[in-house]
Amino acid sequence: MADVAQAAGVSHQTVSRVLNDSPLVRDDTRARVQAAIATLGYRRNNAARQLATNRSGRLGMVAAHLAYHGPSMVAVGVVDAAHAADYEVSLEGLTELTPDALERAVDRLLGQSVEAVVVAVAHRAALERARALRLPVPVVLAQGVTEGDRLAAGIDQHLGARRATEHLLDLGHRRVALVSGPLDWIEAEQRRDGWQRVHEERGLLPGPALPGDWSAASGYAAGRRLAVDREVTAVFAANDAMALGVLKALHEAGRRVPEEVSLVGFDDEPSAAFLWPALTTVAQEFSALGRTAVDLALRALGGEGAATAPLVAPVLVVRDSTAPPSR
Amino acid sequence: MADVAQAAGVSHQTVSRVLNDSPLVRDDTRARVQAAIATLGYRRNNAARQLATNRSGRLGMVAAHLAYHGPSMVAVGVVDAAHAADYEVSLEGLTELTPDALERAVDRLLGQSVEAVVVAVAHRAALERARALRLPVPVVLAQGVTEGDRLAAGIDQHLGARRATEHLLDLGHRRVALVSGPLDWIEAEQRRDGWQRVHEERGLLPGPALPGDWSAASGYAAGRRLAVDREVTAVFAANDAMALGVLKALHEAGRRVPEEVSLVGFDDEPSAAFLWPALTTVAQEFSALGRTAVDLALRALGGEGAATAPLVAPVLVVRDSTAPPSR
DNA sequence: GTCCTGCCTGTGATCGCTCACATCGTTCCC
DNA sequence: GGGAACGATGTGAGCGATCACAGGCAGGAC
Repeated sequence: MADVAQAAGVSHQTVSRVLNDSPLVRDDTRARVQAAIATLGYRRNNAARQLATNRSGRLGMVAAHLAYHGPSMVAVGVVDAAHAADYEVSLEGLTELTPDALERAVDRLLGQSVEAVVVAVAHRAALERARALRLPVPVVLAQGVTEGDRLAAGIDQHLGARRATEHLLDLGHRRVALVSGPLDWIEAEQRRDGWQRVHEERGLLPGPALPGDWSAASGYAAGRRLAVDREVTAVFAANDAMALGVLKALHEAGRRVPEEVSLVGFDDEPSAAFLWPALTTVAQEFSALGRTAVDLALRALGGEGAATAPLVAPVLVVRDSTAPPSR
Repeated sequence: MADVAQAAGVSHQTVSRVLNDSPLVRDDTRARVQAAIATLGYRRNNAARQLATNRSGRLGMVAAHLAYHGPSMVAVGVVDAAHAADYEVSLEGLTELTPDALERAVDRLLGQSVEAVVVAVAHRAALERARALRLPVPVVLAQGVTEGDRLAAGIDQHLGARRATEHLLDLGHRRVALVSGPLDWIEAEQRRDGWQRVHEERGLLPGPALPGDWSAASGYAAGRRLAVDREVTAVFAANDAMALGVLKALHEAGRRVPEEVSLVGFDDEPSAAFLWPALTTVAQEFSALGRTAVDLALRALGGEGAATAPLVAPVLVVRDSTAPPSR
């Protein structure tokens, strides 16, 4: 920086002002400094800047299951929003889902002096630990939240499950079977609750419920069991990957979709429209969720305190895997 | 740090030594310092450390199409390997694939003072720009490389395509149709070349070749055109997503897989085993690739110069979507 | 007893930037 | 025309770590 100052014939402070877009610099001075910066190929040292300002310009994000569609799209939204606000993002993927792993991840982020942390983990135990975290920086939750939570952004899972279930019942099915996610995940529970509630409201008995673990393999296992039950005419799988597994099991058992069995997924992964038949599913705006989370974090940093964001409503996308029952 | 030093009754330098695992500290002194650190909840300031050492402990990674399976798995491998070596990773996802976008991403990483950059972009123009990059830090290529490239890790795409094509021809098919990736991607080209070469070696004319763009939608479009041609009995899709689209088109046209048409994909995405029928495909060890890339980067930083890593051989996974031709 | 050698510990400068404050010209107003 | 007000620039301290170097205190050799 001293070199630039000398080349431009100004003081180091003026260079600093130019770098920080201060209005207190005459236009010709600014031009001279910028020219010097360009010819010298100067680039400001971030460590020194951080040391002096005590701000890192960095947000942290902790996400589970980054290999899955949903979480990775949330991450994309977070990164985009952060960049737009001149922040960088450090992403910590959780490979195992213990509270300990969560704490290690947060620790790692703190070691990078992040100014705020976005936690996108819907596993109950881990999330409770996250809630209990007393960090020196704001923590924004971006999954497994409920309406009215402070510093939390979320999608209304309960509503999404209602939409899916109502769609099937409205088509004339008497009840809907469920392939749930692991119930120690809050979102799995919320989706199951929505499914159950609709049945209750209509005075119906909810169909068989089988547990899955989000994976296609678990959906396949559940599908094999559902396929042998002729009573089952409608299935709601709590995510698209499990729906894929169910679909395969139904095909193998010779049960036609949607003629004999209707199927709804959840997430609207890119592949959903290209399954055979194209999968009716519930679309969530993951990247919007990420943006909202960053927005909340930045507002908290701006001293606005713990703000609240409304839950986003997911949208049912009707494709070819659902139809009225045959009789 | 001064507080810790005072609490432990030592100088700031001794605290620093403890923090850096220097052997030049007596055990009881070390214990005293560590106790002080624990009670005060002290955590060392990274910015100051970076400023003094002139090392950031951070690697950068540029990846295209992070939403896809392959690239995101490579990223996982990079992050794991980096963490194991006490490095943090900054990940830049490219949304558009222009050389300009690449340069912006690299610039952003440099702004975070990364010590090395891993570039996982196989788009020809962008990659050439990456090769031409004269950065003050080592650049490791992790896609679109060829045998013998310096500072490059890769999977042998040509070989993978050969395996897929040979499998189909060995089953008795007279020729294999291709749904390629966009040919300005090096890997798309390499896969096409492998497919073509096998035909040449056997004196066969390569089947119809249709262009795709990696997406399921493009696979579907290609599949519709292939489905009407009764001559086509075997299809090689250059990735699993396009294979999914082809599969849907074939189903819709009433052409049975594998009885009438055999299909092979590429990548072995988690869902591949749960398509109907389960997809024969080529598995790549993406995360190993990421680890190798980091290894090369760290060796370059260690002053070993530009090392070479052998191309990894992908593996054909035979499932249910391939069979001998019916007649 | 002296000196040397080896461990362990302390001292002060330094990294590159921003912050608070001082300074120097202008302009503008009464 | 004097002084207030303001705009543009410069000066020096300080952020919190590490590095190079300078001791101090043992034990062993002579």
